[in-house]
Amino acid sequence: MGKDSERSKMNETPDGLSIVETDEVRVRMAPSPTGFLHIGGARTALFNWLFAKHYNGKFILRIDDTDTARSTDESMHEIYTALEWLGLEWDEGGNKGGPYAPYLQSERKSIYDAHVTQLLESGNAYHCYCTPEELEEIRAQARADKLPRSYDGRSRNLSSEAVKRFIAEGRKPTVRIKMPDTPIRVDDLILGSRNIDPATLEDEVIVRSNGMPNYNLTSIIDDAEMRITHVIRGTEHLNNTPTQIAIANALGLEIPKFAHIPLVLDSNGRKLSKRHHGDLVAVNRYREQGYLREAMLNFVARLGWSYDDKQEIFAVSELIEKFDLARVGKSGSVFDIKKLEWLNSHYINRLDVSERTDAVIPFWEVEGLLNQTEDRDWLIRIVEAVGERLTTLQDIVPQTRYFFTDDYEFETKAVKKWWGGSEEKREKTSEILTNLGQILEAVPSFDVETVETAIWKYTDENDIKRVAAMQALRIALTGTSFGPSLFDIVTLLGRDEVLKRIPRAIAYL
RNA sequence: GCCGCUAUCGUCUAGGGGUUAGGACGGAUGGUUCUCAGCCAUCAAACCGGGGUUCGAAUCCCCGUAGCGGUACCA
Repeated sequence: MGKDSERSKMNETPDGLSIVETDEVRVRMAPSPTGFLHIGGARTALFNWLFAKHYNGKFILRIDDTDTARSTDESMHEIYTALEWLGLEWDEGGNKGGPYAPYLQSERKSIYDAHVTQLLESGNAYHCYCTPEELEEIRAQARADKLPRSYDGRSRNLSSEAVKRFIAEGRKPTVRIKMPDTPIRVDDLILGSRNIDPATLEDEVIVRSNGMPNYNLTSIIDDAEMRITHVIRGTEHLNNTPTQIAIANALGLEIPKFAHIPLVLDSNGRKLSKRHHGDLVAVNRYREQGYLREAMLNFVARLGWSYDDKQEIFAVSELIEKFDLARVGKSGSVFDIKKLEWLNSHYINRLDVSERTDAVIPFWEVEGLLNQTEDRDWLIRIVEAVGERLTTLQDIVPQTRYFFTDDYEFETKAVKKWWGGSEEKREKTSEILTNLGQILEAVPSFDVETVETAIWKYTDENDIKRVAAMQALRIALTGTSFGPSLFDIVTLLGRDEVLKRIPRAIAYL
């Protein structure tokens, strides 16, 4: 602990790299709008946001939509709403604008074009007329020869005749970056430093044949143009880093500090992705299911980051205060829904009944259970009766449906266990229900204490097991064998409703 | 194939040469109770393997192995 606090005061990673060397920290989240925001993306956003907040810096939302074929406005808005729900508000970019606008890469093409011209003119990039088929062949050959890279840079020195011929054939060139033949040093705030062997570096395409620039080019240019000081992103980008550094060097651009955070994995240890996991991992889906923002943030923060060996629950303000890149681990973390559920129920239970009622009302509404005649106090009493039984807000629906409607089924399992599979048992249950009906009809007032006293008096005097009577009545009134205190249910339902439901249950028997 | 990254209970993790390897989720058992949930108590559960370095290694080094990521005119 002493060492840790020393370390963060010293502003260093375990490897001795200094984390912040600037007055104004500027970080960015740069999603490509090709789908919804998933858990992994949310974590990248959170880490960036926490880092910015911790250092009083700026969090920028840049939209990396250079893949025009896959980018859609719809997913861009999905991303906005997910980030907004999480409360990860951005200072610049997205739909907000800012001093370095535009923040949509598709609107920055002229900037990239200028840089490409510069690269071409300085001899750091070149046109490549290889066709996809040729490239495929080169790749296959390289693989067969066990070469460390799949493109050999053969277009670096094309003769002007060859170029003329290709143009005459109608070929549209791509632009490739000419990678240096000296090692590239990559300093990573999480992974440490290393030198990359130039033999493994490949002249990647930085502009497509349709003229649209690629990620490695646009990303590093924009990071420089937008004065990004730290690039915090998933380790899937680790192999892009040398290319981006090479481009920045060739262009004389400022290079940000890099921090590659480990991947979020599924239970099989594979990277979480839209493609393989569908919207099971979509942030918006969790909102719809009744997860709380606080739970989500707390959960996601602990995926790869830890504070000490004691604390699991972190308020957002505490995350901001305590978040430290030096305490982000190097290995991937499995997304464990059970832990999210635990945190979610924790945060739900921490709300007072009134807040919890407000939180839950929309979930009743979508199910059409509310019809404006309910008074709020009654709803609050229901939520109070439900107590700490909610894992998600949506759980309120199955757990309280019977308060709003008598259109419920008697669960087979419950019926079998508590109402009886035999004729004899059914008769007994029917008798108990009849008696309870009479008692509840006669009871002087319909409050918990009176009802409880009356029912206990009945069971004890007639030598009936309390459980048996209670469960018989519970199933009659709710259709299920579990739920809140039965006395709460009875009084919440009210005498009329209870006396209506009992005969119905007896008839069913 | 090639390049890279990683490696502590099932999961998230603490750990910085000497600890009965700690906590949390999940699991199991018991208690409380009208059921369920909760709560309380208890339990099971881990240092990938092999070599070094050292009096002493989960911790430092090397070699394996395994897993993952990348290997696109995606990001």
